[in-house]
Amino acid sequence: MPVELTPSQALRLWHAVSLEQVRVDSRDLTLRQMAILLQIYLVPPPHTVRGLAATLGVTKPVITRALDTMGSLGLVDRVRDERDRRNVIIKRTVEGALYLEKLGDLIINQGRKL
Amino acid sequence: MPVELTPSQALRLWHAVSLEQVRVDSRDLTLRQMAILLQIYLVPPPHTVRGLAATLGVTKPVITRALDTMGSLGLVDRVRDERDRRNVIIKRTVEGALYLEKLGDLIINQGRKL
DNA sequence: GGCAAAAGAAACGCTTGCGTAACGATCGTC
DNA sequence: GACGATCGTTACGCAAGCGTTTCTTTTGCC
Repeated sequence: MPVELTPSQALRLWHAVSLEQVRVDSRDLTLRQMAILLQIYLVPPPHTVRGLAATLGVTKPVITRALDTMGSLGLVDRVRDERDRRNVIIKRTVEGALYLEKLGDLIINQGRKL
Repeated sequence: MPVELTPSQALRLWHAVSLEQVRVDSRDLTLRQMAILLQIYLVPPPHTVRGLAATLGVTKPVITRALDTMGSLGLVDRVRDERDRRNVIIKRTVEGALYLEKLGDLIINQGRKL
């Protein structure tokens, strides 16, 4: 079920959503952090630092720092993998789900307005 | 011509675009910077620091700093307003237009894949 | 038991961003 | 020509991000 957008619509959608998200929420995530957050919530677990680093094409410390920041914002959580204690499993949180739910609503509503 | 998206489609679109943009381009703009950039390119000029600050609901130094950064990336340019020399007019650049054109293509292509 | 490999975190020096407050330049008006 | 208002920038102290390198813990294999 593809979504067909004109060039103008595509950018206007991005514009409207970015603008409204900035106005509504003071948490100013970088594009990288946003990509990590969405990856965690939209792709089936488990998620590890190493896996996310590979998926995004960035180094591991980038992921560790992003998780530090988003963790302190309550958007994600970290748990040691008990089966292999070298790994850390990144967990979703209620607040993170809520954050993305609001973002989804924003995208839908701004899409309708185009 | 509204764009109707399901909640799943909306977030998957955001996910795919963010992820691909991170992989393709090392310039990691914040959501604020992205909103500023799109505002400049999609809304008719003139654009001033004061106007952008009001539109985004942030302070003026936030705009100044974002323009510093995006200016050094070549995405925007600044020119003194000769009619009222207190003002600064923010100008578009070829590189900025190219950046957004690529972003638009990305959105369109990822939308089609949904 | 010993040891290389792997995962994630921490350390380092640096850059960028923040909010608040102060500043210099310019304007309009008196 | 003086003066309050406006515009954008700069300064300040601090938090967060970067890439690279190093460290700690744990694993798997001999």
